[in-house]
Order: sequence, then C-alpha cells, then structure tokens
Amino acid sequence: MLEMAAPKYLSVAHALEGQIRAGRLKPGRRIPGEHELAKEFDVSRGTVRQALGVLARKRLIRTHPGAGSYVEFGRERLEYSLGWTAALAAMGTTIRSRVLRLEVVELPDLAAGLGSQTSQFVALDRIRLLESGAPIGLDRSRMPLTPRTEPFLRMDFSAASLTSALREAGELAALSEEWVHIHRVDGEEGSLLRRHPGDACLLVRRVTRVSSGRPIEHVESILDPDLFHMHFGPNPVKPIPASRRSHGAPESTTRR
Amino acid sequence: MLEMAAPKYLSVAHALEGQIRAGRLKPGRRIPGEHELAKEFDVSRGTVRQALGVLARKRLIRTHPGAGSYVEFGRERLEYSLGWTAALAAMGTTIRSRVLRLEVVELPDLAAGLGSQTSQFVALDRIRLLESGAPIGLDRSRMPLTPRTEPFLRMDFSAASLTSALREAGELAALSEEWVHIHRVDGEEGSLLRRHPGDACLLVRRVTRVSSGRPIEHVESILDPDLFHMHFGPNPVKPIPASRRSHGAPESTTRR
DNA sequence: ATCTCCAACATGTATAGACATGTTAGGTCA
DNA sequence: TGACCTAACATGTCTATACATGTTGGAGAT
Repeated sequence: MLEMAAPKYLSVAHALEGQIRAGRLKPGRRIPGEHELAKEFDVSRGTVRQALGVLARKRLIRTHPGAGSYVEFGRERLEYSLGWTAALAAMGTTIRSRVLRLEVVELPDLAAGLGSQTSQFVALDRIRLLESGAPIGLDRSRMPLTPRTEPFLRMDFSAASLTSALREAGELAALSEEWVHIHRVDGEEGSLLRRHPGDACLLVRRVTRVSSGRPIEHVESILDPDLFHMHFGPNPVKPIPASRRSHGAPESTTRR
Repeated sequence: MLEMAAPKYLSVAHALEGQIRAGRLKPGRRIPGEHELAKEFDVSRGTVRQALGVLARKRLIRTHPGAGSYVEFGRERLEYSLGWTAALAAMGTTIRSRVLRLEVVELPDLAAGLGSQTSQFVALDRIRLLESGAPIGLDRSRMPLTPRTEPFLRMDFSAASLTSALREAGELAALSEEWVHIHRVDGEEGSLLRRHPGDACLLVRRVTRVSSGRPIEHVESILDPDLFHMHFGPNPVKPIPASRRSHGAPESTTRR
C-alpha cells in the first residue's frame, strides 16, 4: 500500500526521536543546532524549528535560547501518591523546597467546601526543586488556622515537613481524598516550573481529615507530568447499588 | 515599573483568549480566519498562526483545515473514576462505543505482571464517542482467556458493558488498583482521538481482581484530559512505619 | 592566572510569499 | 428540487530573510 508522505517536519521529528530513544543522542547532551540540522536534513530552519517544537512538546528535548537544545529523555517517572518523602527516597536524591508564601488568608469558599469551622487558613506555598535547581513541583497547602497550626507561621518549611509538623501538633491524619486533573499552567506557574503557559501538568488536590472528619489540610500540588504518576489501591471495589444492577443497563445505550 | 513587551504572538493569543473567556467568541462558533485576524491585529499570518497554536494547545480552539477554527471553551470536566457508566449519567447523554479490536492475544509479560496463570488474553479495544461523534476516550481491556471469558469473543461490545459481562460470567470484582499518568499520544492514538501526536492525555491503568487475588481485567484508558478528572477516596490514611517516623526525616534534607 | 570584551555561535520572533490540501457556497444543469 | 462542479474561501506546509536576544569561547590585557 502506498503510504502518504508525512510532512517534512514530522519526518525530521521522527528521525531525531529515533536517535534519542536509541541512545545515540544522550540525555543531558546538546543536539545539533537548528542551522546544522537544516543542512543535515536539507530543509529550512523553520521546518527544523517545527520538528524541534514537536520534540519539546513530547518533553524529549528542552531548548535554551542562545545555548542550544538538550536531550531530556530518560527521566524516571516518580510515584507521588505517598507524598514527597517517598518520591524523594525513590529518586535516591534530595529535593529542596523554597517557601513562596506563608501567611494567614481568608478563604470562606474553601471553608464551606471543606466543612471547616474557621475560614482563616495558614497558606503555605512551596516550590520543589531538584539539587540541580530544576523545578519538579509546586505545592499550595491550606491548613485551618487553629491554636495548633498558628505556630506554623513561624516555622521554616524549606527544611521542615508539613506532614511531620501536623503530626507533632497533634493533628493525626486519618482520612484522605484526592482528585487528579490535568492542569494547564498559567504564566506565573509556568515561570516557576519552567513551563510554557498552557502546558499540561498533573494537578493533585488532596483533602486530609482527622478521624472525626474535621479537615486539617487541603493541598493542591502541581507536578511535572513527565516525572510523576499516581498510584491508588489496591482498594475494594464498591458494589453497584442493586437498583442499578437489576436494570442491567449497558454502558452505551445507542447501538452502533 | 516598565513591563517588558510580550511577543506579538502572545499578545494576540491573550487578546483572543480574553474574548473567548468573556463569551464574545462563543463555544462551537467559528473564530475569524487567519487572514482576517492578521489584518485585524496588523501582524503577519505566521504570527497569527503561532497565536492560534497557543490557543489550540490550551484547548480553547480546535482548527479544521479548510473550514476554520472553532471555540471549544466551556466543556465540562467529567469524573471517570467510577467508570463509563457514571460518566455517561453525569453527562446526561449517551456515548457510543466502537470496537476496534476483539481477539485472543499472547501477552506473557502482562501475565507475569498480573500473576495470571494464562498468558492468553481476550483483547478488547474500544473508542468512546459522544453522540456528535467526537472521541472522548480509548479503552484497551485485557481479560485472561478462560472458559468464562471465551464467550466474550462473540459478544457485541459496542452495545454491551464489559463490567456486566464479567459479572454475568461469574467474575465478581472485589479489588481494584489504579495508576494515573499523563500519556502523550502517538500517531495512531492521536488520529483516533483527534489529537496531535505528543498531546498530553490522561492515562488510567486499572487492574481488577476477584477476592482471591486472581486478576480478571487489566485495562488502559486514554482519556480526553479536558473532559475528565479522577477522584479517589475518602480513603484511610496509611500510617507511616514506626522506623521511618522515629527518624523524623524532613521532606527536604537540604537547607535553602 | 584571572578578568573583560567581543565575535561567533545559539535560539526566538516576525515577515512575506508560494504552493498543497480541505471545505463551503453558489451557480448551472437535468 | 437535487446533483454536480468550481471558484473562493479556509488551514497546512515550506522556504527564505532579517533582526532581537542569549550564550559561549577565545583573545587580549592586567
């Protein structure tokens, strides 16, 4: 069968991707520049730029104006579900945290959503960085302001664990609930995470409660999607209510 | 403070995004064409195309060669965690399924990973479509081939529920486990889902087992990330092992 | 040996033009 | 009225050129 020719920019992207995945272009190393690739593939520099754009969106390369494009393939996926400590251990390295914000804020909507008795929260925002300085995540934690959490305002959370701080304050986590979205970063988030505005990242929203159901933490984490995945379970399968079962409704009610 | 001028293509993108979010460019409607926008903003058509590329990557618009670009803002997010049936009900509409593949395949690696006694699986691939025909997800289910699942090979899964079929075959789901990733679609997946290769989608991998631990289904679902999110819990928080707790290791061991 | 400067590299942005391919609407014909 | 055809629209791809901005390495001075 005669295969329709792909556009040149996709052919170039495919060829470079093949070299990256085969290890001929190695992680951390610079790939040939745009002008050089244009000569090599006998295409225009614009076509090369389009191809590199494809590779950049696949997170195979990262371009640095003035310096060149570097291979990023080979980064290991990390499991975030158990929090940063587990991710840290799995990576065999340390991560640094930089506190972006630590103050009291008034959030009535969040209070209503959580069933919190107070609408004042300790707001702790941190960016997580590899030793190299590369950002890998952004955390926005909100803890109801109580006598137990008020001392957090004077803690150094670049070095301290919030989970530990909560525990030591007597706030024993018993129940958590999570939502996972794809989140497209805005300009500020993009700037912090070294992403382009609109880029897709993993957003995990977690609510933690004590055994009585009182919320102790609400956190939204924006995670590098090429570094992290989520893992849940094993969990019991929730039985389907009998009324729904008896109908035996198929997933699709429209015949193809 | 003197603010550095954004590139023209970002200014154009921002202006159009503002119109979309303000409702002046309405969902489903065509936006002005590239030539018209070039005149309107007094920039080149290439600059307009770059701006539209930004909006396309943000899923605010979708372009159709020859026809124009249409606004997509306003699509509702759906929760996938309880499966297609729940998503379907929440949407207040039906979805159609198209079977792409239904056959027996040999998958020793998957068998090893699942602890399955057989390395033969019933492979059922389906694409999920809205009534309009728009694709919203892609499912690849693998069921160990047993006398109970062998009849699946002759079932019409464009209309039938796999979950129901398993239950009616006596395979009672008791335990499930899930992983959530961002997945960048390849050419074939992109073509099926009307996405560009490299686009980020939500990939949910779920393993379901009966109470004895025997696996009955392994499914990978690729979901439109702008339509779906995941929800987990409320679940009990797993206590941290005492040995780790006693060390009191902070999340970050490196002081800023 | 170190510092400074600058040329030569890199990528980013913008423009213009040409051609390919897809879609649509209107005119013509049966 | 419906079918068909085609012109005029749309976007996609490709090329070339020019200029802006960032980085790097080497030469020269101290």
